[in-house]
Amino acid sequence: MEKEKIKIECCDSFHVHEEVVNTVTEMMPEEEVLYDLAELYKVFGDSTRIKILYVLFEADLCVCDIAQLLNMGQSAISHQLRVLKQARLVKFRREGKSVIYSLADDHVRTIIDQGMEHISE
Amino acid sequence: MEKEKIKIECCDSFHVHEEVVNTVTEMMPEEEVLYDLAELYKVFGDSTRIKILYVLFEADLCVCDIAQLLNMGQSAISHQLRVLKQARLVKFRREGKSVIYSLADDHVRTIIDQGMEHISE
DNA sequence: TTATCATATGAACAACTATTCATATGATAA
DNA sequence: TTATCATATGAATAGTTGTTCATATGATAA
Repeated sequence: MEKEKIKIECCDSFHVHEEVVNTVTEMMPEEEVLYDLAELYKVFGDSTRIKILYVLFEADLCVCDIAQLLNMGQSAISHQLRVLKQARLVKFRREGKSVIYSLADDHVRTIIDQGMEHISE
Repeated sequence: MEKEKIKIECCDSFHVHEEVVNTVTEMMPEEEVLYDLAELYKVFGDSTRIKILYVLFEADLCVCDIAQLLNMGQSAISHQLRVLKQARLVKFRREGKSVIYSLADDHVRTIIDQGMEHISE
């Protein structure tokens, strides 16, 4: 029950007060949540996936259409769509012989817009 | 001057209309911007860096304090702070023998909050 | 100036990632 | 059912990334 004590002694003195240590340990999300969060951002951390998302901003498209638009191989796109799917950033439906991909929700747009805002400052 | 024509022929038929192709090519940011955007998200795509940002939400701290709080080596933290610095997500000031790091602006918080919202759905 | 101490940096290594190629899957249309 | 076609998957490979260890840097205090 007793909270594990964290001894902060560095820089030849105590820079971090116990108060800060407590606040930090309280505010810090669970290790697992932090890991999941990093995993989500990793998905955005590839320009091919960013491009796919941008393309899907404009229209719902099948795999080979995306591949053509981005001038990339079908397999590469399929692999990346899997990553986006696992992160619940895109969803899909079957239409005839094709599988049509579309954006899962508005978070995608918000997150990308925020990033855009940051880099264009 | 004439826009390069993109021939979309796949899935044994034309799924993508010329209209969509035009919209997509117009809306899609420059290759370089897309690259920079991906680079930014890569920075968020590591749980150590996420932790550092969370710690800095609570207080401005020197390198070794962060290392102690996260129970990691000084060098590892220093390397990661460099990445965060390059992405303009943190800033720093010297205080005595120490270098104190702090958050650069509010985008950091907004971006992390958006991500949190997405994963906790 | 010189010694000290916090931080930064470079090299090395292990772990991970994106793409390609080849092929499997599975739904559709005949 | 069977052939076809779009998509998915697996293995292989090249490139990238995070941490550690050892050491360099550079500001401070004496």
